[in-house]
Amino acid sequence: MRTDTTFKRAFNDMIDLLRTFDPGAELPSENALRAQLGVSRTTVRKVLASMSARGVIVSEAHGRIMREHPQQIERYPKEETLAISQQVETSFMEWMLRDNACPGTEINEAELARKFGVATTIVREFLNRFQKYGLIEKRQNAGWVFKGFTANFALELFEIREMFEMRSARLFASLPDSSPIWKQVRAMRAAHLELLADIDARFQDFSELDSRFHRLIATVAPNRFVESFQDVIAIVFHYHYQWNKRDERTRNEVAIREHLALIEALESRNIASIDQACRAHLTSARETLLRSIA
Amino acid sequence: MRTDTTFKRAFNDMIDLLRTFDPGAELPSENALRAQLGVSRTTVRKVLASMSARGVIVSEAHGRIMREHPQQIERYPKEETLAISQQVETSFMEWMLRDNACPGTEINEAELARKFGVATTIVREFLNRFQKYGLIEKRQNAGWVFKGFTANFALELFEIREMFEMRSARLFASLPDSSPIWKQVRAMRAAHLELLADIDARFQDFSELDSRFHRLIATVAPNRFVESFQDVIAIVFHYHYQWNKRDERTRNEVAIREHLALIEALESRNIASIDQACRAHLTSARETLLRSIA
DNA sequence: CGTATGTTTCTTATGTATAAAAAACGAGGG
DNA sequence: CCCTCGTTTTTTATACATAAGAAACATACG
Repeated sequence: MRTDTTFKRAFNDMIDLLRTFDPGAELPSENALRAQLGVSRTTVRKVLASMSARGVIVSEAHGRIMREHPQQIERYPKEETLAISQQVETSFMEWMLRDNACPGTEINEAELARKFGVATTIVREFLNRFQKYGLIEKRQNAGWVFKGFTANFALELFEIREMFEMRSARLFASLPDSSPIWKQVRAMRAAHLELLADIDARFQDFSELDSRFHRLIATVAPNRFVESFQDVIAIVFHYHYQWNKRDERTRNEVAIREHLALIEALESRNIASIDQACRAHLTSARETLLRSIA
Repeated sequence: MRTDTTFKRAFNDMIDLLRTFDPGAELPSENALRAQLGVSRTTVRKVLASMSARGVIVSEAHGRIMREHPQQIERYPKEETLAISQQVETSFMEWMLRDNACPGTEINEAELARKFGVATTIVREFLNRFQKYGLIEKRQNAGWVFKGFTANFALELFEIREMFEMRSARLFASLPDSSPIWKQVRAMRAAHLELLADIDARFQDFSELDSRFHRLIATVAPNRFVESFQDVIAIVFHYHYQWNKRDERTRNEVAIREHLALIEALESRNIASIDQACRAHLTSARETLLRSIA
C-alpha cells in the first residue's frame, strides 16, 4: 500500500513554517497552508491533526492557534520522506556505480526487487523511466541488460552535450542588452564567486550549482529535448561524483573558474571567445569524467 | 494475467515456416525452431502441441513429421498477437492524434485504463515510457498533462533533428571508399527508385523506408542518444501520418526525390552539396508537418 | 559425451487490491 | 456569493497474485 512520505515531508516542512510565526499567532487557513506546503488540503489536515495531537497547535472557535514553537517535536528522518520510487533510484544507482556492475550484466527485475526490498512493479516502473539515460536496454520478454558506465558512454554523452551547449552559448552573442537573462547571468557569477571564496568548506555544493548553470545557458533557446537531456547529465554527474570523491575539491575549483571564464565570454558577446570558453570547459569536464571512469 | 500473444505470434510464424517444407518432411529440432521463431523452447513446444492437436504434424519415434501443408488452419488475428502494452500505445496515439486532444488536457491514468479496457498498471507503465517523446509531463502525486501535438513541438523536434542529421551527413564526405556503408547507400537508392517506379500503388510503404533511410545516415557515427531520438521521430511520423492522409501520395513522392538528391550529394563527398541537400529535405519535411498540424 | 526432449523452477506481463493523497462536493458564516 | 472547513469520491502509489514465457535442470538416446 502507498507510503505516507508526502505527509511526513509536509509535517517536516510545517515545523519550519511554524518557526516563522510568533507563539499565540493564528495560523493561515488550510487553503493557504496547502499552497505554501505544496500538497493537497487532505494532507494539510492530516498534518494539522498530528500537530494538534502533539499539543503544538490548538483549535479555537475562529481557527487554529500556535501554542509554542515546536522545539522538541521530532522531525521524520529524511529517508521516510522519500517516495519508494525515489529510494529505488538511489539503490539502483548505488548498485550500478558503487558495486561497479560490469557492462553486459543482466538485470533481473525480480532479483532487484528482492534486493531492494520493494515490489516488482516499482522496479519495473523505475527501469522504464531509467531507460532514457542510455545505460540499460530492454530485451523482449526477458530482463534488461546493463550497458555499462563506460568511456564510450561518456563520449557519446559529451558529443551531444557539446552540440546542445555550443548552440545555446552562441545565441548569447546576439541577445539584446534588455534580455532579462543577463541579470540571471550576473547572479550566477556572484554565486560562483561566493562558492569560490569559501571553496575549502563548501566544495560539495558545486554539483548543484553546476546543474543550474548549464540549465540557465540552455534557457536562451527553450527546447524540451535539450531540457530532457539535461536530466541525463544531471543524474549521471550527481550520482557518479557522489561515490567518486577523488580530487573533488580541485576538480570543482577548476570547473568554477571555467564557468567564470565562460560567463565573461558570454558577456563579451564575442562568438569566438564564447566558442573557445565553452569548448574548453566541456573538454575539461569530459577528460575529468573519463579519468574517473578508467 | 499475462496474455498469450507470444504463442499466437509464434503460431502464425510457424504456419509460414511450414510452407517452406515438403509434406512428409521431418521437422527441425525444437531448438532449431526456437532460433528460427525467436521465442523460447517452451513456446515452441506449445506451438508444436497445438499443431499436433490440429493434425498438421504427427510425432513419430524419431521426431516430428509434417503431414500436409497447413492450408485451412486459421491464423490468429493480428490484434491477438500484440502485447497489451503495444495495444495501449496504439490506443493512446489514437486518442491523442485522432481525437485531437487539446494542449493542457489532463491525463487520468484510471480513466484511460477504463477507456482502453486494461489495467492501470499497464497505462502507468506506458506513460512512463512515453514520457521521453516530449508530449506529456508528470505532475507530482497527480496525473499527467498532455502538452499538445503543436507547431512548437514540431519546431523543437526538427531543431534537434537538424543538428543530429547534419552532423552525420557531413561525416559521409570523409568516409573512405572502402567503407561498407556505401553499399548500403546504393541499396537504399535502389529501394527508393523501386518505390518511386510504383509510387501510385505503394506510396504507403514510404513511412518505413523513410525511417530506415534516416537511421542509416545516423549509423556513420553511432551514438545511443541519437538513436534514441530516431525512435521519437519514427513514432511521431508513423502515427501522425497514419491518421492524416492529406496529399499522402504527393508528399511521399516529393520526399523520395529529396532522399535521392541527398544520396547523390553524399556520394559526391562535397560538403556544400551535402549540407544543401540535407537542409533542403529537413526544411521541406518540417513545413509539411507544420502544414498538417495547423 | 553431445544433442533432443521431458520436467521443474524462475521471471515477466498483466490484473486486482488498498492505503494515502488529491479532488470534488456541500454546508455555514461573514 | 466568496472563503473556510467537514465529508465524500476519485485517483495515485504501492503491494501482491498468477498465467504465460524463459531458463535451468534432468533424462534418455544415439
